[in-house]
Amino acid sequence: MRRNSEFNPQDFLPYLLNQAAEALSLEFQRHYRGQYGMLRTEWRVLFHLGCYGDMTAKEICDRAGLHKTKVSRAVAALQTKRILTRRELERDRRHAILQLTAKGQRVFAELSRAAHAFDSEVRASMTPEEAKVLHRCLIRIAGFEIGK
Amino acid sequence: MRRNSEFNPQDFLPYLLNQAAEALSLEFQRHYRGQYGMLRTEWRVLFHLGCYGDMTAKEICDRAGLHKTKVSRAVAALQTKRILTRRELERDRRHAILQLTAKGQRVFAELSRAAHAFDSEVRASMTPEEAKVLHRCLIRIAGFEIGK
DNA sequence: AACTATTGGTTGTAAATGTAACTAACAAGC
DNA sequence: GCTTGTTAGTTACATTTACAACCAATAGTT
Repeated sequence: MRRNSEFNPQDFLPYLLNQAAEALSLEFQRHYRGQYGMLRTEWRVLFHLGCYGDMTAKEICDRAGLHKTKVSRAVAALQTKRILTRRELERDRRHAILQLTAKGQRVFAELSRAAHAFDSEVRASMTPEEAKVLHRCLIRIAGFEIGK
Repeated sequence: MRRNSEFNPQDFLPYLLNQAAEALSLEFQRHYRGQYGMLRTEWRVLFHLGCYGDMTAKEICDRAGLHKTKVSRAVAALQTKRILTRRELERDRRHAILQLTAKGQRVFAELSRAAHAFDSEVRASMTPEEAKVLHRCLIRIAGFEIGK
């Protein structure tokens, strides 16, 4: 069967991006999965709370680009793991502010350190200039909107 | 609660990569999902067969970095969709060569064209130099294995 | 030949995800 | 007050995926 030499998977950005993302995610997973029995979405929720401070589930959805059901389940799981607590607002009882417990903050600190180290290690495989370009391109592709 | 200003999600490569990959994948999905009712893994299998010619399921696993169960089910699905056929090898009946049907080749041609157009569109948002750097970095990351 | 190991691939089942429908709290219009 | 609409979040169910066990064919060893 003939080969299509003009275009192969490695040149298709969605595919290549996926491969790269998968490789890194799988690798870093070991930190939160093995050690703390967390799932990817749970780690993300923790990450956002740790980085940006207390907020509602809705805010996490918006910032992280996650669907509310995913966040809802992750929050429930993190709650039973005693990593966060919910505090209902008096003025509007639909909202609940999520905040890390002492344990949650400890776990975040450790994972955050691991993440930082991991990130540095990956970046060590490229020049500072490359890292900058990569970051810029990815932000653009992700359609990032900061401060929204 | 205090904020951690040194390190936030969009600076963490696994996270950022995932956002970008997800954004592109979701966008391109519409082409194979809506039109042909295919799943992502199915499109990938088709993509590989179309690009590299007939091969066994094992070869697809290796090339695409997919688990054999995923490929197995994708192949089964593509078979019922009459996109590919399997031909058992005489010399070793564990192997089966997968090959696209006429319909499969037609579908591949169309999707391949769509993929190409899509890719160009994404690339249009960056300079040729940026595109090169991006490609290089992603290739490197995709083959990334820590301390191994 | 008989025995074990390996390989290509499938199947069963539990976990995770996506989608839609739902509840509860509030807001706006009448 | 009573509708209607919107928002935050949960639940139910169907689809997808992951992981392990499995089967059949072959290779390697004795």
